[in-house]
Amino acid sequence: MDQEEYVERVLALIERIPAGRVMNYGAIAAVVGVGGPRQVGRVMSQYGGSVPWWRVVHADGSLAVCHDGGARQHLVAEGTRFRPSGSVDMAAALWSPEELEGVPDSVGGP
DNA sequence: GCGCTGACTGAGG
DNA sequence: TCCTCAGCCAGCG
Repeated sequence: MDQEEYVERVLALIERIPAGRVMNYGAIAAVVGVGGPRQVGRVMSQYGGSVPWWRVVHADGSLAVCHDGGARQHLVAEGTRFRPSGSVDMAAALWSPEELEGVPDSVGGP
Protein backbone atom coordinates (compact mmCIF):
# COMPACT_ATOMS: atom_id res chain seq x y z
CA MET A 1 0.00 0.00 0.00
CA ASP A 2 1.04 3.61 -0.28
CA GLN A 3 3.10 5.13 2.46
CA GLU A 4 0.34 7.63 3.07
CA GLU A 5 -2.20 4.89 3.62
CA TYR A 6 0.20 3.04 5.87
CA VAL A 7 0.63 6.14 8.03
CA GLU A 8 -3.12 6.61 8.02
CA ARG A 9 -3.71 3.10 9.34
CA VAL A 10 -1.05 3.33 12.01
CA LEU A 11 -2.35 6.65 13.31
CA ALA A 12 -5.98 5.50 13.16
CA LEU A 13 -5.10 2.38 15.12
CA ILE A 14 -3.29 4.32 17.82
CA GLU A 15 -6.21 6.72 18.12
CA ARG A 16 -8.49 3.77 18.80
CA ILE A 17 -6.42 2.60 21.75
CA PRO A 18 -8.61 3.32 24.79
CA ALA A 19 -7.28 5.15 27.84
CA GLY A 20 -5.61 2.82 30.26
CA ARG A 21 -4.49 0.48 27.50
CA VAL A 22 -1.36 0.27 25.35
CA MET A 23 0.00 -1.46 22.26
CA ASN A 24 3.53 -2.34 21.26
CA TYR A 25 5.25 -1.60 17.96
CA GLY A 26 5.21 -5.19 16.83
CA ALA A 27 1.49 -5.56 17.46
CA ILE A 28 0.72 -2.42 15.49
CA ALA A 29 2.85 -3.63 12.60
CA ALA A 30 1.06 -6.98 12.72
CA VAL A 31 -2.41 -5.38 12.64
CA VAL A 32 -1.48 -3.08 9.78
CA GLY A 33 0.09 -6.06 8.09
CA VAL A 34 3.00 -4.26 6.45
CA GLY A 35 6.58 -3.65 7.41
CA GLY A 36 7.86 -4.20 10.92
CA PRO A 37 8.26 -2.52 14.28
CA ARG A 38 10.96 -0.21 12.96
CA GLN A 39 8.60 1.10 10.30
CA VAL A 40 6.00 1.87 12.94
CA GLY A 41 8.59 3.68 15.01
CA ARG A 42 9.59 5.77 12.03
CA VAL A 43 5.99 6.79 11.39
CA MET A 44 5.62 7.71 15.05
CA SER A 45 8.71 9.90 14.96
CA GLN A 46 7.23 11.87 12.09
CA TYR A 47 3.49 11.88 12.71
CA GLY A 48 3.26 10.64 16.30
CA GLY A 49 2.62 14.16 17.55
CA SER A 50 -0.97 13.95 16.31
CA VAL A 51 -1.88 10.81 18.24
CA PRO A 52 -1.62 9.46 21.82
CA TRP A 53 1.91 8.20 21.20
CA TRP A 54 2.37 7.45 24.89
CA ARG A 55 0.05 4.47 24.46
CA VAL A 56 2.67 2.86 22.23
CA VAL A 57 5.31 0.97 24.16
CA HIS A 58 8.03 -1.64 23.68
CA ALA A 59 7.22 -5.35 23.49
CA ASP A 60 8.32 -5.91 27.09
CA GLY A 61 6.21 -3.06 28.42
CA SER A 62 8.94 -0.49 28.84
CA LEU A 63 8.02 3.00 27.64
CA ALA A 64 9.37 4.79 24.60
CA VAL A 65 12.54 6.66 25.51
CA CYS A 66 11.40 9.83 23.78
CA HIS A 67 9.74 13.00 25.05
CA ASP A 68 11.78 13.02 28.26
CA GLY A 69 9.80 10.13 29.70
CA GLY A 70 6.57 12.12 29.70
CA ALA A 71 4.72 9.01 28.58
CA ARG A 72 4.58 7.66 32.11
CA GLN A 73 2.69 10.74 33.35
CA HIS A 74 0.05 10.36 30.65
CA LEU A 75 -0.39 6.64 31.29
CA VAL A 76 -0.61 7.05 35.05
CA ALA A 77 -3.21 9.78 34.58
CA GLU A 78 -5.26 7.39 32.42
CA GLY A 79 -5.11 4.66 35.02
CA THR A 80 -2.78 2.33 33.17
CA ARG A 81 -1.48 -0.49 35.33
CA PHE A 82 2.23 -0.41 36.05
CA ARG A 83 4.52 -3.05 37.45
CA PRO A 84 6.80 -2.31 40.43
CA SER A 85 9.75 -2.30 38.02
CA GLY A 86 8.33 0.77 36.27
CA SER A 87 7.16 -0.94 33.09
CA VAL A 88 3.59 -1.25 31.91
CA ASP A 89 1.81 -4.42 33.01
CA MET A 90 1.37 -5.80 29.49
CA ALA A 91 -0.73 -8.72 30.70
CA ALA A 92 -3.40 -6.25 31.85
CA ALA A 93 -2.81 -3.22 29.64
CA LEU A 94 -2.07 -4.70 26.23
CA TRP A 95 -4.91 -3.81 23.89
CA SER A 96 -5.99 -5.30 20.57
CA PRO A 97 -8.51 -3.93 18.02
CA GLU A 98 -10.24 -7.31 18.21
CA GLU A 99 -11.64 -6.27 21.56
CA LEU A 100 -13.86 -3.75 19.80
CA GLU A 101 -15.28 -6.24 17.31
CA GLY A 102 -15.18 -9.47 19.24
CA VAL A 103 -16.30 -8.55 22.73
CA PRO A 104 -18.16 -5.23 22.57
CA ASP A 105 -20.19 -5.99 25.69
CA SER A 106 -17.20 -6.94 27.77
CA VAL A 107 -15.65 -3.50 27.64
CA GLY A 108 -15.00 -2.43 31.16
CA GLY A 109 -12.12 -4.58 32.06
CA PRO A 110 -11.63 -7.98 33.73
C1' DG B 1 23.43 2.42 -6.29
C1' DC B 2 25.49 2.31 -1.52
C1' DG B 3 25.88 2.80 3.26
C1' DC B 4 24.14 4.77 7.60
C1' DT B 5 20.66 5.41 11.01
C1' DG B 6 16.63 4.56 13.88
C1' DA B 7 10.55 6.04 19.06
C1' DC B 8 12.23 -2.33 17.65
C1' DT B 9 12.42 -7.41 18.93
C1' DG B 10 13.82 -11.79 20.89
C1' DA B 11 17.26 -14.63 22.96
C1' DG B 12 21.31 -15.32 25.93
C1' DG B 13 24.57 -14.23 29.81
C1' DT C 1 16.29 -8.13 36.81
C1' DC C 2 19.40 -5.72 33.70
C1' DC C 3 22.77 -5.49 29.83
C1' DT C 4 24.43 -7.02 25.32
C1' DC C 5 24.24 -9.12 20.52
C1' DA C 6 22.43 -10.02 16.06
C1' DG C 7 18.59 -9.58 12.70
C1' DC C 8 15.00 -7.07 10.05
C1' DC C 9 12.78 -3.06 7.29
C1' DA C 10 12.59 1.62 5.31
C1' DG C 11 13.81 6.28 4.62
C1' DC C 12 17.53 9.54 3.50
C1' DG C 13 21.94 11.78 1.99
